[in-house]
Amino acid sequence: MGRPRQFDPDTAVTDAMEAFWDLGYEGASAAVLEEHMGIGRSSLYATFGSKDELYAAAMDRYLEDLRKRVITGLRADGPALDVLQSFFHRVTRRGEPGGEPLRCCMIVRSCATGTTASPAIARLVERAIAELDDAFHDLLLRARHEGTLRARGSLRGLARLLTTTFQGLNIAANAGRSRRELQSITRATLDLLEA
Amino acid sequence: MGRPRQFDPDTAVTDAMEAFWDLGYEGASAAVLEEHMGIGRSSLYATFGSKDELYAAAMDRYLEDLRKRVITGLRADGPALDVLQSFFHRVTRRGEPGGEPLRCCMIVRSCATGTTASPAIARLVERAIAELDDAFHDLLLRARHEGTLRARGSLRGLARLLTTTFQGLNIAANAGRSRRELQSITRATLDLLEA
DNA sequence: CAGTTTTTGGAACGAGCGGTACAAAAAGCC
DNA sequence: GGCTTTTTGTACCGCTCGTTCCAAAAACTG
Repeated sequence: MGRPRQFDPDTAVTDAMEAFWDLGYEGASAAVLEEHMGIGRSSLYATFGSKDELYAAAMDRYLEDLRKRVITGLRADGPALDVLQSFFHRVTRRGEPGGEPLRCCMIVRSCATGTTASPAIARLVERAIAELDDAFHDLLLRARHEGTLRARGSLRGLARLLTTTFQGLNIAANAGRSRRELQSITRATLDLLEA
Repeated sequence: MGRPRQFDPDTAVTDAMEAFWDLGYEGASAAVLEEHMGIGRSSLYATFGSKDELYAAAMDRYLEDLRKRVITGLRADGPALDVLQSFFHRVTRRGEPGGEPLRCCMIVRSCATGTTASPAIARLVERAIAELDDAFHDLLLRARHEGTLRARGSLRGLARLLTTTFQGLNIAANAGRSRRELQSITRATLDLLEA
């Protein structure tokens, strides 16, 4: 009963995510969020409570999308290491004209700025990282079954290394590395993995 | 002539660096910087011009220190891969009681938050990264001469991968990974590199 | 249509931000 | 020891921050 909302909270969260992703937690001020979400301040606070809670919701959305993107990317058909190569290759192409924009992964940014000091965010991030580990681990298992993987030592450790490389690549791209350098990094990664 | 400064600008920059390192660019407010540097606001602005310029000076100091730490770390005596192992191992021990505190590398934080949008900072960071690449490259050359390295493909690419892993490890540590996980990552790295 | 309930826009809040103005204090100069 | 030059402490500037308040508007309920 009463007046119904004039906007869709779900798309509002998506819009907020875009703002936080582009501008970071501090950069996305209340005024900026109003603008991006297309709603007034009252609606914002009435619906989401506080900036922190909105950020948590936006982060949750981001991680959900990331999960989908990564999992579908790594479950693609074909030889496992080819799949991995094209997955990393896609990352190195961010920022090219007409492609995905180059912006820092929200996980990386959150860890770097210590937003993870908040227990709620820390929990979300830790879970997402564990799932990244799992996705890489599945792919490594595939590669091992194919016999294309030089696997010595723990596959789980290797999977964690790939997660680390994935996030490191993100930093590298945002550090102004050229496409050539970025691709030399993914090339080196695959050279090491091949049997 | 005139009244001499009551403080040493050099140590003041170091103090500022500590503040920026701990709290980030935005977190280190003028009041905080006053406190950490032990000087008043007038002195701060008269000496350093603006917060941006002070940040640039602090970053420069940070990178100089980092350079020294990394280069002396990677030039240590002994088998090259052992040196690399203990270098990474040291990173994974940050945050242990009584040791180095766990705080995000200023390069990583700067890239993640886009402080590198400022050309002055970007230049500093790019140069520092190139020097990290070189330091790893030197170590890889050593390993190759020893015959302990499984080197296929470009050594420069491999060196860049190590820089990337170094920064990725930093993210991983700040993401709340356990010491066990962190060490499994360095273990995996060395397993891949060994001939 | 009257009454209740909820949302909405906009003004306003106190606090903190980076930066400046200014006068008092301190040291060098002759 | 006066005079100049520089630094220092403090108060203050305009602005933006996240958040709250409140009255008007809108839609559901009987």
